[in-house]
Amino acid sequence: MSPARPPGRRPGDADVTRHQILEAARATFAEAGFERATMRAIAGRAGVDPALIHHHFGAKESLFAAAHRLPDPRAALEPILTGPAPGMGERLARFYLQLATTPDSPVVSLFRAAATNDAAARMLREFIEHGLLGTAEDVLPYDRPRLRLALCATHLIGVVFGRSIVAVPEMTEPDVEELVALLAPALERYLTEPL
Amino acid sequence: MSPARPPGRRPGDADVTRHQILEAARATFAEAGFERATMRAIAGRAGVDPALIHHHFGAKESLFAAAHRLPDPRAALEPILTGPAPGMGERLARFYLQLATTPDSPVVSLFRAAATNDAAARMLREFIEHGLLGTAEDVLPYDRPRLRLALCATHLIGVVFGRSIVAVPEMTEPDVEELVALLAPALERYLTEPL
DNA sequence: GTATTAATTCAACAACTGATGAAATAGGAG
DNA sequence: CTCCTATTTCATCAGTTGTTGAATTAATAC
Repeated sequence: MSPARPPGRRPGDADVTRHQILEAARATFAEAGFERATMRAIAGRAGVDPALIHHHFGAKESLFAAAHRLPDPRAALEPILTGPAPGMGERLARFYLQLATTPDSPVVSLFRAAATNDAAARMLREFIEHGLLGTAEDVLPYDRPRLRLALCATHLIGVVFGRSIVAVPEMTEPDVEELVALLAPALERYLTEPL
Repeated sequence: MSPARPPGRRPGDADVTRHQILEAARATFAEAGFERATMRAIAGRAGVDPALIHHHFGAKESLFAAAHRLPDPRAALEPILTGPAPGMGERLARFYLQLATTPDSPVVSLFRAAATNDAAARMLREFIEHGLLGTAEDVLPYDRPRLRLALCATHLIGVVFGRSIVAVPEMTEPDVEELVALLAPALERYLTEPL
């Protein structure tokens, strides 16, 4: 079946292997969720022994955390929320949907895992609270900025849930730009108009 | 530990036991999701041997299906969508949030399970497509009724995801009526205004 | 009252899971 | 060249999981 590599350190760069493991982990977690993504499946996909994953990343939860270390969204979010109010909803929807509708998106992976794994839910909560809502608090020039962005975020999360996880046809058929056009007005009202 | 009941049929009504099993299954699935809700945990909660569950309901997936046989939402949804346009968003939000924010809500349970289990995702998709969007198609007197309600549904799904699964403070702190007030305008525009 | 059927537990299996410790090999420092 | 360290596989463990077949008891039909 598998080529049955010999034991012992491989020639060449070692960082390549770590990278392959993380990529295999992301893909497998995204497809299967936390519990059904087995260490053996990830190892097989990376062409590596399961014990090696444990050696590099520790327990399964640490691997998940390492594979989902998302970048701070501040840099991307700031121009969206400080730019002109007309178009703000559109910019936000496009940014998020492009990020979340790529195949094996780590965003979808996080949603899947957060649904059943407490550690993943905690990760996602921290990311939303600090990464997203914290940025809104700092740069969005309207009252109750955290609540405003939270309303947008839940809406967008639901759309991606319906599109990528439940696969409701009304959400899978339109392409990203059509969805952006449908969602933008509601998001923009949440962000800029009186609540 | 457990009282260690004797083997053999118990005296009294037998339907009570089936009911207890279904209730324990719903609660356990809601808390833990499909994979982490073990047959043994459900059985323990129902005060019953795991083999009895299998005897009554067959495999784990059939148990899940039996425990989540949702009622047809048509009766509840029709007055919401045929009533006066002012207040439609409010009625929809209130109906759904009351249903989905009760402890051990089967709605949340379905979301959790759908995130990692294909059969559950299929169940949820069928429920949305036929139960929800089918009703909208029949009774909502505006163009593209399925898409309109789908946009509302994804928004509400996201809110419940943020509130009951991820536990974002901005969504857990307000009570149901405060959330209704925040969401109603956006929902009503989706339902009744030009898209 | 007897025979059949349904409900229930017990014991156990086979498969799979995450994890560990030891052995083998390569890279790098002196 | 030699020694130490980092990387990698192997073999395996201990625990858990869904599921099954046999045994035991109550309800029900005749």
